[in-house]
Amino acid sequence: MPRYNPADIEPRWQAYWEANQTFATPDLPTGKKRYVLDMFPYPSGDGLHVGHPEGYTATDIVSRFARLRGESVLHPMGFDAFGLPAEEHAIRTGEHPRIQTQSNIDNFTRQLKMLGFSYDWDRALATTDEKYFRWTQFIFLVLFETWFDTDQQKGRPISELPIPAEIQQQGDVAIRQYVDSKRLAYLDDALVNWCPKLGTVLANEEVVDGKSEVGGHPVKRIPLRQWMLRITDYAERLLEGLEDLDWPTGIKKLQSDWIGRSTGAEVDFYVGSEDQFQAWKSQRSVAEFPVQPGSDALRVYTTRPDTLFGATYMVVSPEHPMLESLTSDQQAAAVKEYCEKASFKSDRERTEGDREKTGVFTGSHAINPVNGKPIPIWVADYVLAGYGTGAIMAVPAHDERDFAFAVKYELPVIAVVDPPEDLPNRDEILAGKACFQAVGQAINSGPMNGFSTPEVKSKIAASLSQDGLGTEAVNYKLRDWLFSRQRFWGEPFPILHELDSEGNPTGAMRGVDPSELPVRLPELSDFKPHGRPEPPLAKADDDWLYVTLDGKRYRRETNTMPQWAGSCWYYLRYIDPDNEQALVDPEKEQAWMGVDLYVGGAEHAVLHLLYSRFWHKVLHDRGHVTTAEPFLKLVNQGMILGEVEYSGYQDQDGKFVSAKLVRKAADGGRETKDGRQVTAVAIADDLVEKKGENFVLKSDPAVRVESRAHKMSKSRGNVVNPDIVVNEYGADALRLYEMFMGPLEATKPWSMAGVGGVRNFLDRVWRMIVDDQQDELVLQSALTDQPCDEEQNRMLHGTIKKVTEDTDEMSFNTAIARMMEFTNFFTRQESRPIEAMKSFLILLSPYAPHLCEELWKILGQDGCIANQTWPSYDEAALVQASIEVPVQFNGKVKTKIQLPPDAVVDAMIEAALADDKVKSLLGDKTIVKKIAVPGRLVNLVVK
RNA sequence: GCCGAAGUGGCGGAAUUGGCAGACGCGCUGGAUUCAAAAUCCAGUUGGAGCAAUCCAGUGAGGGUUCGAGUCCCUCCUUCGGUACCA
Repeated sequence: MPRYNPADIEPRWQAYWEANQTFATPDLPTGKKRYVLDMFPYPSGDGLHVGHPEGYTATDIVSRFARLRGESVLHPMGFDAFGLPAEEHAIRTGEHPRIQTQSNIDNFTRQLKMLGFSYDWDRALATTDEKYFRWTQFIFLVLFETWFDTDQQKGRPISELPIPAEIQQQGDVAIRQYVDSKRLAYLDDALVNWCPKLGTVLANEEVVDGKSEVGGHPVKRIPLRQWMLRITDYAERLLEGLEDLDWPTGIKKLQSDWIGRSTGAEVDFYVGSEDQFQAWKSQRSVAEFPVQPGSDALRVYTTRPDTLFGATYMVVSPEHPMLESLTSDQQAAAVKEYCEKASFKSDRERTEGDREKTGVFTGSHAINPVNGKPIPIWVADYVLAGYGTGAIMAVPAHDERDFAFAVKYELPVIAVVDPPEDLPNRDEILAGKACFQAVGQAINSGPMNGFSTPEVKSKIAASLSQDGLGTEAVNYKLRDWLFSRQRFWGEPFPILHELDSEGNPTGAMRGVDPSELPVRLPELSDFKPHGRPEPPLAKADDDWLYVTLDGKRYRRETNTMPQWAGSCWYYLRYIDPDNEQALVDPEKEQAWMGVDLYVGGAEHAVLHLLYSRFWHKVLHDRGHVTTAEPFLKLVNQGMILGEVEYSGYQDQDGKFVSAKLVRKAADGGRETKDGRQVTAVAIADDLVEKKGENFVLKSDPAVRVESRAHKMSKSRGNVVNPDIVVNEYGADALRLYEMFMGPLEATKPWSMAGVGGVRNFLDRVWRMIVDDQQDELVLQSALTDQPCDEEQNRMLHGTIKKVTEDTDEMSFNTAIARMMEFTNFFTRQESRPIEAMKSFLILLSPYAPHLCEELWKILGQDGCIANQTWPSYDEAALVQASIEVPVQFNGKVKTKIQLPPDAVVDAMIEAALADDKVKSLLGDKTIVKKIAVPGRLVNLVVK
């Protein structure tokens, strides 16, 4: 009768924790604090997926473990609730997105509570809450009111921006434009995907192959005035800040590659006639390198100024401002046509496919500043407008892209770096028939010949700088952040655009007064697109859209913020979720920040983490937070795949084809190596057997089948629903299984049988304490008040030690394995000391909290196990009188001897040599060397 | 192409960081219990040879360093993930 029944136990303890506020977090920590954070979910209509509880269980264990060790723990949860699916639903049904969003949040909350996570639910928030996005809007205003001081490397109030005298002289409009151009949040034209047929602007992921995902209508890229955030100003700080973070090195590298710092030089090439070159050069040499190159020079950025002598042509991007003036009349038509074609290509098209390089000669030449030689200027879309100066000097001998282009258009290739002599294709390189991108010795480089690449770099940089022709420069791949979306379901911008008496925008704008926040979303009768290339908020009534302030009329900004906005700072709001005076109280912020552990999926490795860090640094500069970095330690949980599946391939006649003969087809499907199409079919486990390295059909071992776990997806039908797992095995079993599968960071396949295995363990724990043979709830008669004997004590303290260390290191799978060993051991014991059982339950309680609470109560203990103290272990209890030590001959184990654990090297060797087995194995061989590692082994090198 | 991670029994995975390879769990085999089954308990389970004691091989492949390598170094193969002309 008294079987372990999670369906009864779990809801009861969840209700208990809630009623008793067991996990309520104090406003300020007492003693050591720990902030343990999950990446909050987007509450989709599908509900929780078994991937979610993986990270959540890990952080829950860490939180419960820390509480048991007396720390103050902040462990909150919330919802990243703005997003496209809810808006699409609203467009279809006319129902306000808030309604579906709320019901999804309710469902997520129910599922999360069902798993027994120890969140402080009073701190829960959703980014869609007005009292939350009020502060998201506030932070936007901070960005709007801040400029970046490059000298101080710091964001400062816009009121402190120095206005250059020449701007001052031009009057108020010029000053206003200057100020607006320096804000961290600024307006700029950016391309959007406009679909005239749908009458709406589409997100990049809604566009497939240049057509709308819905309906397959053509999509045009048109420029729209949009908000940008000047994250590039913070590139250097974002890069430097990575160093001290306890993050996986892979993630740090991804971020640092994304920021993409490179160092090199900017160099000006004269674009006038050859006979004017010397005059231009001498004019340049008397002044410093100018901020702007002027109309007679083309400025390039290069990381290899040492190859300047090998520049045989130049390329400007199709969007380059000087292109028109560089284009000759003869080439005008061709250039115009080329640029038009390039403008129609989306970013994808420009980068996808074989990337055959294309370009057109502009008709003009520039003069290489180091040797005075004229070289042709081309326009080509392999040069990007947004990077460096949007123009390059092409050195085909030492750059793969330039080389490919030069080969195609038969431009000269001059080697200026001599590769190491042992390089197999050195002769080809020197002859200009191959490309070499590494370093070597300069050749064909006039006065630089013979010097090494680094030497030439610094020499050329110095001489260019001296002559006012170039300067050292740093560039970043990171681009400014396009921060507006043409969507309804997002945070409105707290910005007003001034209108003139005709109702036209004057270009002036102001932020909404912070005391007037939030700017709520307008009420709309429906959410259908209005058909203009403008955001949906433009559909709002005039009441919402127009504002009169101080006698001036304004129109509200109608773009909304992207989903990133709400997730950029939610970790701060958990600290002080109800504060109406500030986004977070400074005292509380100082006490709880930074986040001591942040767990989430690697898909957010770059953008979310980078954006958050950027906002945090701005808030730090402007005095809203005290910490320089938000997330001190980061862990990425691995993906959970579906159950392992076997699949075979059948040709069109239904005959099986060995997987060995199948390859990926160009269209993404599968085909045989001779090009016949095949289809994958699922094969039942019992029709398959292992043969050598692979699995084959039992009925035809010549047919190899694939054995693989796939990503969970609706279309594949292999999604595991946590509701069903909890229903069948219990929440504790689900939690435990997710942790027992393998290391947290690893990608691993789901196995329902594995869940059964850990459930079996929980049953054993139950039966170790409760006698389930009886009709009534009775303790096992083996339980005793006696203390542990020596062996039991060693098992107990060994388990405390292992579980403490492994939990601390988040090596949950091995901690669980040890607790299984404990249970196996004590189940065999005729006498089970209650003290040992109690300590064990505390160890297990972060992992399987409901079961442990119940058993704690059954053992007659007062209160709740969550409020107990983590046991400590006694090192002395771990010592054994005698240990088994292997004796190796030449590194191979031959026998084992018993030794005291503290035996020293000499004693170990002596004991090994005295052993009968060793003597007989030794025979007449001679011992060359004797090695002993105390407590571990003896190794004899024999001949 | 480039970057990153990983390859260990039938399967998921352990291995105090250079020291007994396969902990723990699943699965499988045998046994106990049962009228029978479920459940439970006990034993076994890397492969090969042998009645056996035992011996040989073995951590993707090949080489190297070392008394000793799953672990370190070099070359290669495979899988997964990310990324895309950033001069």
